[in-house]
Amino acid sequence: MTSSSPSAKRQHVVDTAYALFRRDGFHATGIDRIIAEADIAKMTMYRHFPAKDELIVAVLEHRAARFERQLDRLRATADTAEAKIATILDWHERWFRDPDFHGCLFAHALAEFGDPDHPVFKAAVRQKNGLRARMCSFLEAEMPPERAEAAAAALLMLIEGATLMAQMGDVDAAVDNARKAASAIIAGARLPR
Amino acid sequence: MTSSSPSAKRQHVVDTAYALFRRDGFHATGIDRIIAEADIAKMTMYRHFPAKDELIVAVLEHRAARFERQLDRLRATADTAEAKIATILDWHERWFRDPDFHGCLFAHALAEFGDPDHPVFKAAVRQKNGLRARMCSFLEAEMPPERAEAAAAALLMLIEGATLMAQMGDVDAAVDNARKAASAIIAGARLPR
DNA sequence: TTAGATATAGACAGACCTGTCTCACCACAA
DNA sequence: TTGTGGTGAGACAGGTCTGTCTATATCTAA
Repeated sequence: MTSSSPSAKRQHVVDTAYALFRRDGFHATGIDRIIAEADIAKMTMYRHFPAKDELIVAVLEHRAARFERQLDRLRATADTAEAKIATILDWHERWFRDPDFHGCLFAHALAEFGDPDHPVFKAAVRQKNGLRARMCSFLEAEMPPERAEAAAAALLMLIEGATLMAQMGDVDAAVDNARKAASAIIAGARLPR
Repeated sequence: MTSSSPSAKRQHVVDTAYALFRRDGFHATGIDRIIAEADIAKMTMYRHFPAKDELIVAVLEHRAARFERQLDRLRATADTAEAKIATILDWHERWFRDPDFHGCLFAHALAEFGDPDHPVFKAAVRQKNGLRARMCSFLEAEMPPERAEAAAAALLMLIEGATLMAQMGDVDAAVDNARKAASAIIAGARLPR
């Protein structure tokens, strides 16, 4: 409990590690590289994060929290469910068009840590379920819960697929067709069965 | 040019590497592990694949060819576009339910090799575009090319997202909602604008 | 000023990584 | 018997990996 903030260094490590993980992946980024880039001592890093896995989880949780904050702020700017979903897609389009876009870090984490019991895997799943739950809550205001859940799952899949397609280089097709398909999914969910 | 077949050993290496890559990832699987599991000499491996990257590309291409063969066989068993898409979704459901399912190796390759110029990245993109092109050709029989392309892109995104969701453990939701959303997408593509 | 926490540099261990190289082996031909 | 050419086993080089440890330096608060 000294110093300016309780964990300024810690946050600096998280930010640096995030930039490297995003660019090069988790396994391909060594601890030595992180401490060199962050310009800290190795022991400082190991005091805050006793193992690399814990650093990875911390990075993912920090990014997930940030994402959810942005999402909740966007939600307030639109009123209908369709408009809220549209703002989420707009957000994704801006992300895809960022010159530093490298795909979804959480999806990459799932790819590199395939064991469902691994803390990194679980952290990535938590983020995806957070997004799904948020979309579901939008939709529940305008349709029965069962329909809302199904539509939210479909929209989540669509967004994940669009992120992959954007990473493959086809941003325009990903965005345009994701928007069209999202409309079709929401329209389909409203239809009487 | 001795021995029985021109590349029995080579194929054995590819098969062994595939099993390991699938389970543990590309970077996390070492050459030593592959040659131990395949029970071959290191030089045999390096004669066929001068570098690890080339082995990875060979594995991806072998699996892509196999996938496309299965897809083309399935295509013959259905007549309408919607039925053909349905058989593709059925194929994916069987895949998801395989106890050895670990997600899409091509998506994992994109995650681990983020450089668009990297041969591994390109090999993964080729597979995705192959699937998209096949679905597009089904749809073109029943709608204008522009609509078919958009619908194929949306279906590809949906399938990729469903694969991710299945990897996260939610196979039932992934399959059910992907089928519903696929119907909505195809129906939407048929609608007059 | 002094105590205590926090950060520093960097050596070190032990394992693993990719990729190269040597040498023994073995089948077969002359 | 001797030669030849493909294959095997595995030592080796040089680098990187994670994680530990020591000894020194800096900063804050009492």
